[in-house]
Amino acid sequence: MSGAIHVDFSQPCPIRDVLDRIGDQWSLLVLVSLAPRTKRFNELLREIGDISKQMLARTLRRLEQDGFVERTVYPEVPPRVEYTLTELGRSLLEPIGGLVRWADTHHLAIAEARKRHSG
Amino acid sequence: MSGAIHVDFSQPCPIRDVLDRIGDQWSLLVLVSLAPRTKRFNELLREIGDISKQMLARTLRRLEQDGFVERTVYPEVPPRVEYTLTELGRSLLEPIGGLVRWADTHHLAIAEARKRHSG
DNA sequence: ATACCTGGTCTAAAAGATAGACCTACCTAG
DNA sequence: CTAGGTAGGTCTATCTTTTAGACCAGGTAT
Repeated sequence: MSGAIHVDFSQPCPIRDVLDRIGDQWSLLVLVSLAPRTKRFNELLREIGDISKQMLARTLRRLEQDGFVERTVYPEVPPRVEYTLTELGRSLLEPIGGLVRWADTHHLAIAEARKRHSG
Repeated sequence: MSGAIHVDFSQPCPIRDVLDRIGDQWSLLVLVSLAPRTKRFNELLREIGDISKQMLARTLRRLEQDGFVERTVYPEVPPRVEYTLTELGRSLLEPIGGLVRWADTHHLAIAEARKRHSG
């Protein structure tokens, strides 16, 4: 299952392309945050906590453009806007889940490595 | 399986912590680049292509501190420095592999979503 | 002597992120 | 009528991060 990852960086590389999009400070966090259910802008803002409005807006717009998230506006007063994962977005949750499980399993080892280096 | 990812962002969160480290512009790329074999500084620089020396140095230093990568200096002239994945680093390749496979499978869908949005 | 090699570091300037004020649009309390 | 609140943003001024590119050691090849 073979750990043989092999990526040719020199070509116009789909993996580079995808990683550049989701591998930023916030995208994965927003995706994970939307995993359990549809949420509203300020709800995401509060839940993630240390993201700025602007970055959340920008991140959501890009996720929408890339087809990960769907944005629905309800013309009510006060306005309501809901963000939901698309099928594509949900499909990404599986590999992300692997990453999350890995993080959960190994964060102690990382903490120790850091301690070794700072001590 | 079940895509039930559930992360509590309000706590000192190991997933947040780990994602903040590997979820930057370059770390995953360096890790993937080191997957097939040990490499030297300038080799990584050339292979990744659009990373600056400084960012590569900084990324490698952080990956080393977190225990993903081992740095070996050979006191030759000209100097030689080799970077290898540790066991921890190699263990991370598995979930990353899931991500890479996902990217390979779905990059067309993303390209189409982008086209829909720009058109 | 001169130019060149590696694996970096340093600095100045460009790019990106943040906080916080502000905006639309309507509703309610006084 | 005025003041204040709510939701979802945008705008701007400031701060941080990233970049390009010069520079360094200390040897080797020309």
